[in-house]
Amino acid sequence: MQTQLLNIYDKLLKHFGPRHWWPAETPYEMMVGAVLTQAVAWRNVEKALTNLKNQGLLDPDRLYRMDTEKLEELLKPTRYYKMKTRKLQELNRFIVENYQGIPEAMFNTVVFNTSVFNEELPVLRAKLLKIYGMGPETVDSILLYAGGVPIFVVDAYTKKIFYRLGLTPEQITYTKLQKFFMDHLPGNIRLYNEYHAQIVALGNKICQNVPKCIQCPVSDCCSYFKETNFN
DNA sequence: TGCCAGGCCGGGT
DNA sequence: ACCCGGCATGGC
Repeated sequence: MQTQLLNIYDKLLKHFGPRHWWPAETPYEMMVGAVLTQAVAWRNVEKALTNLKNQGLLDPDRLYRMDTEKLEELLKPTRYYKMKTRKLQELNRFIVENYQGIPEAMFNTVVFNTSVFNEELPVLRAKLLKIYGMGPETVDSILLYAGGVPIFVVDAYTKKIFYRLGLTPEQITYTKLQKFFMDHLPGNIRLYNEYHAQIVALGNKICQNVPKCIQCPVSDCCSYFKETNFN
């Protein structure tokens, strides 16, 4: 299975090239993006991030003092913008009130000496999951892409694609699918980083528009796609 | 035109 | 443990 997963990864990487994820200049921008991108196309998130940058609000302390209604206006392009505003505010509050507004400080306690991270990691993950609007994908994205923690990020594309490849059940929980990857892949930050980025690249290409699925780098995926008349 | 994006919450069974 | 409606913009 490990060979198969790495083979798929190699095909994707060769086809799409390195994705250079996460597309953010700072860990804080990354975290903000992770919240804003929930169930919305990234191009919409970019608009909101630009709005925040223009207002100098990609700063925990500045955002902390920002008026809610004005923030909602800036986040409108991200669809469910009122909920997104609250989610961002609550994540930001967590950082400001617990880590002096220094996002990187969150990870100080989970820093590992070699490839082993200590028991503080699940503690931090649980704390993040308790924050309003922080679900497993958002939290794991933050841990991997902002914190450099080797944890595999699962999303809707992962579920669809690996089901179509015949490797996982159609109905599978986030936790189980994550375990599937982490059980069969080496715990390597760079691999987890790039693999998820590649899955999204493939998902963006084939998961919405079946007729365009012509030169899918994972051939089995394409054939399965057509046979099942998915979507 | 209509369809649907890189989820998550809360209330139901 | 699942299931499902609600959230509510903008691009193709």
